[in-house]
Amino acid sequence: MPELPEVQTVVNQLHRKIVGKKIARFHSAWKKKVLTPYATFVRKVANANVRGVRRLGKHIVIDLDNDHSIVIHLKMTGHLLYKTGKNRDARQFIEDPLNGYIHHIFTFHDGTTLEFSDMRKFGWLRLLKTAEVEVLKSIQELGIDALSPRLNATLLQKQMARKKRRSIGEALLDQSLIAGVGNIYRSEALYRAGIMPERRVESLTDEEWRRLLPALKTTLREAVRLRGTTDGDFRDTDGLPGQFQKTLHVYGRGGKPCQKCATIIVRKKLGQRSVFFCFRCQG
DNA sequence: ATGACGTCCTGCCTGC
DNA sequence: TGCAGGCAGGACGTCA
Repeated sequence: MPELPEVQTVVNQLHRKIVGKKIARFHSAWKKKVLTPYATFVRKVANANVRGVRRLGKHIVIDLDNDHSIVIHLKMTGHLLYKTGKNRDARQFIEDPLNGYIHHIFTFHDGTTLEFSDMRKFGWLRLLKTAEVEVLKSIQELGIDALSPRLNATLLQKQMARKKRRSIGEALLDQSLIAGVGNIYRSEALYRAGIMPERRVESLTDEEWRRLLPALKTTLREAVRLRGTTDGDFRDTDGLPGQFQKTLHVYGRGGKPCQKCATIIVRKKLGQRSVFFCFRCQG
């Protein structure tokens, strides 16, 4: 499921591929998830040029030259594919069954396309005035970005302390505290920091906050470098899976031995979501 | 205010 | 073997 590293991967690639391109048209086969009135969306994106692509939390923002921006959230199974005359017949596009779930297509004047695939149809897109992007509730309420250079151990602790009675595992998923972390990377970061997900925020020591910050940032940076985690669904804009799943220590490894101490990795419900940890390494 | 749960959606896994 | 039911999951909405 796309979290910060997967969204950053898509943004990095789109920045190289579509900035400067002119949109010819847009079509959706699942208009329900086009959260702006459809006719307006279609009319406003047509003939607009792409000025930039950026990430806000887990949102993708495509800025146009007509003072409007397309905001996209991939949710769990969404991914964006960029197809050209050259790569349109590439194996990953032709053979991947997930390409049977393309619901929204932008076509550029040069004939290339940006295609939004989403098996579970949770993802959405909308059009806003660029100046109003930051006012969108899910963006306005974002906490500091997990990879912001301004985020240090003290600030991490301070942000988390806003929900001090919650568990650290739950607090890490709260986008209003720290933006960008999802279910995969919270488990991985806590494992690397040697902290149990169930620990209350208020119980963490200064020493633990100082371990958690680099654990979190290093995990996210390495995942960006490896173009994210593909746990089934995620694809980059070339239709290729990420590589970070090969380096996961705990996520998705419930019942398997810890790579450090061989203790069986536990999978447990925390709040509503599954969290993975090693009793010994995170004790 | 906070927390618990329902909602969206569909492939996959489990159990009978 | 087949089919029904449950589960997963990001973030918002609703209810207590």
